[in-house]
Amino acid sequence: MRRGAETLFFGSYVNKIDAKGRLATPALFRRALDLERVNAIYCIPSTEEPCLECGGVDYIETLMASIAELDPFSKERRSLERTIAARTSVVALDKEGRVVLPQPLREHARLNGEAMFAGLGHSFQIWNPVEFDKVAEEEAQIAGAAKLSLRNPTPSLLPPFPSQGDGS
Amino acid sequence: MRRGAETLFFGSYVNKIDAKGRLATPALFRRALDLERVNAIYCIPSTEEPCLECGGVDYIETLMASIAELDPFSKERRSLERTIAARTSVVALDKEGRVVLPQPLREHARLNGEAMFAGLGHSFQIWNPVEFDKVAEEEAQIAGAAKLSLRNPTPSLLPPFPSQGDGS
DNA sequence: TGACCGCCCATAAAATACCATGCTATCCCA
DNA sequence: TGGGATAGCATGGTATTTTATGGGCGGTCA
Repeated sequence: MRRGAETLFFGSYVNKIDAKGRLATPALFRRALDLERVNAIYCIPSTEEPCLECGGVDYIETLMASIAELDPFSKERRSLERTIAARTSVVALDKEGRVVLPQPLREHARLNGEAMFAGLGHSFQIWNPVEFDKVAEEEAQIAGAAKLSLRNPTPSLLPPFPSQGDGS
Repeated sequence: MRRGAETLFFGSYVNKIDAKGRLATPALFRRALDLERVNAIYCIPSTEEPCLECGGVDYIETLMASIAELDPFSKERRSLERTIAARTSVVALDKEGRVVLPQPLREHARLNGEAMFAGLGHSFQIWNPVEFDKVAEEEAQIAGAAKLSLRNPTPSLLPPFPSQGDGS
């Protein structure tokens, strides 16, 4: 079931985490999720950064399908199954589209007062905005170099990196 | 009967084993199990690790079906039947969703005060949390390397993209 | 008789559903 | 064009349910 770009995750948004740990999913992301099928997002703590790799049900299915293609008895496959499936949290949305992230996930992403959703196309990440800004600078440099290798470079691609959309 | 990610086992949970040896199955796992059909989980002691390979009725059915595809008179089939079928325990759930693991299984997984359920997608494992932590570290390293061979690499390997189109 | 098993019920905490509010951006019609 | 109505969204609080965990009691089998 391939889907078009209208269902991808774009943009970045900063929302508050209330006293009960609830966090509103950005409205545009909710539309990109297939909530009819599964009213939840799937979160995996990143192995490399203090953030959460997230997506809808087709994101996790694609991931599991990739693993399923590996040799069923290989060490690699078993390790991937455990580090992906066992570390994945299925987080349900309430009627208002909010999630409550489990404690271990909040710790991994070092979340306190607010959280940032960063769109990645077919998936998205959740960051502590402060941590995100720390890596944003070097990221911009990498991206600046990468754009030279694009097939159709756009004129003023990649402005310096203010995290925006937070509507504060 | 192929089913989607909504019926898979994700995440890991640590629950206590009470004085009577009872152990609560995580609620999310109970939903993934087809308990209407068979009110039990099927447990096989792992041949490689101190843990139990577990799943619902369709897990064991899939396993037996793949054995049945082998040559009925081959040595492989007979030994598989013996090592799988004979070693499998069918453990019923009580009204609150708890199981009482037979003594040999508890010994194999070295369980005492508490047990950890680790989701593996179509099945799950039961570990002593301490033992699991021992293997988790090297596990993550193997998985980190194996990730590179996936058809769709996880997004953390790709740089986050600048925020745009957020309607500002 | 005593260990064990299947059943019942109790409870505290945590997760979830339900309802309410204020703000912003959008639309519509004069 | 401007201003009032409107709809969507982030956010806050309260009520209800679920869940993990504890214990009791009668039957069964060695």
